[in-house]
Amino acid sequence: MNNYDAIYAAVKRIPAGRVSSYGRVARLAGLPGAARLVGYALHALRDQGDQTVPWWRVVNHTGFISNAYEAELQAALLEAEGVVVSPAHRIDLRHYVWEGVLDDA
DNA sequence: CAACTGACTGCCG
DNA sequence: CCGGCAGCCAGTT
Repeated sequence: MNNYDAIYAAVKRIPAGRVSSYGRVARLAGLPGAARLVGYALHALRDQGDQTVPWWRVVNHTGFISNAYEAELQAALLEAEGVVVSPAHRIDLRHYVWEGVLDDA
């Protein structure tokens, strides 16, 4: 089990219609402070063509889509799940952020 | 092996 | 929230 797997596992826990931040995912994955690594891991998914990880539910801590490659696609996928994305690719975290397992119940 | 870079974040103002 | 600065991990040069 390397760090990437832990990150992917954490991302898979994010419920549809919700979002989480890189830092939060890193923490859930047991890698506090490795926010950049999360972005790096998700970037790798692109090349690997892995469709099992909901990477589009991950945005930065301000609710902005920092995806440098498929920002438009990410915004579209989120809206498809019911998440409101502003024209500037921004999301209201107060309403959509997934705090963790406690947030499910 | 050192330096650079990137889908980031917290602290200060 | 915006801008600047340092810390963070892994892969490249």
